[in-house]
Amino acid sequence: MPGRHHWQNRFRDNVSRWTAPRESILGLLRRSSGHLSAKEIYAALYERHPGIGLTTVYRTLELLLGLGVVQKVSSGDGHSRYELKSADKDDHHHHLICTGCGRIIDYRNFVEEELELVRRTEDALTKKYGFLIKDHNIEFLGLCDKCRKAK
Amino acid sequence: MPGRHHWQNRFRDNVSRWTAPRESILGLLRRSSGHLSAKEIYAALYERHPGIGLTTVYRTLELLLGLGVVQKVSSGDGHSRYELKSADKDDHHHHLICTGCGRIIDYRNFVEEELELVRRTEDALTKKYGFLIKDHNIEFLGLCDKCRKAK
DNA sequence: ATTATTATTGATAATGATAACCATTACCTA
DNA sequence: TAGGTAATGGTTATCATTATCAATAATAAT
Repeated sequence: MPGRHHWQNRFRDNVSRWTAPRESILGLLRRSSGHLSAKEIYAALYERHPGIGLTTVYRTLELLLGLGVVQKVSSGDGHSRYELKSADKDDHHHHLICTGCGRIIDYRNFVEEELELVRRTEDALTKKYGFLIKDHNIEFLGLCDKCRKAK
Repeated sequence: MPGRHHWQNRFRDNVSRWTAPRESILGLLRRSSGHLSAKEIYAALYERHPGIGLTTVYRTLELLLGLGVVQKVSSGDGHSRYELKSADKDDHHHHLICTGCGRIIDYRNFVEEELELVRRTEDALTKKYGFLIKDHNIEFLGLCDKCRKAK
């Protein structure tokens, strides 16, 4: 598991400085299980790092997105959520989004077949459209247990 | 291909009235190839149906979303796009999104394998989480031809 | 047909997420 | 250690989407 130094270097190599706010934002992302909104991150950090600015949170997330360190998920309501994108293949997963309450669940099934499908699709798409594919998302939309019963 | 009457009835059956603005919004969605934002719809309709309100566009899209007639796609920038969700299996497709310029391309490859994978995944997810799955999205993110060269 | 009922409309204002600005501060390099 | 410059954070601006509400129009009742 990569530690501080790993990130520190990864930042330095990309015309970016290693700063306290960035470390704490990254730290929070690493120790939480994901799907955090900018405001949630801001609120969580405010305790241990008071004086941090919401602007910085947005900027840092944007930066991390550009570095490919973080992934953006939009649950359909008007705000984006962010999670660390693990380099670890075993951690590859997708999302199950409840359109009732906005809850997001990770699932990790069928990864092998999925990767095979994705690989082949990427290949075809690259040839056909000249697209350079960086990433893919698969998400399932529906109603979670609670929202189904609430209806 | 279902015509006006089809939609008219579908609306009536769902506690909704069949109105001119709704007809024109649906009409526009039917004759355009998709991926329209609310503002684009508003602008396009303004000519042939002046006096229509942006609010009505949003409301109608929300209604159509609820009826399952329309699908929402978020291209990552801050605004949603809508497209008619065809009942026709052959029209099933997914999106190729350029993170450089926001362009969205449809693709329709590998539909069979994909549907098989999706079917099995849905099954497992329903059993495991009690989720009622309504829909799925697959999207590929990357750089289109132009944006790749522009770098 | 005419009227009564009630959903729908559209203008405007409000909200809420995200981005732009800019003076101040803190990282890094020489 | 000092200087150059990227990063910060407070604030304001922007832009998409919602809420409000009086006016209107679609359907139901007579």
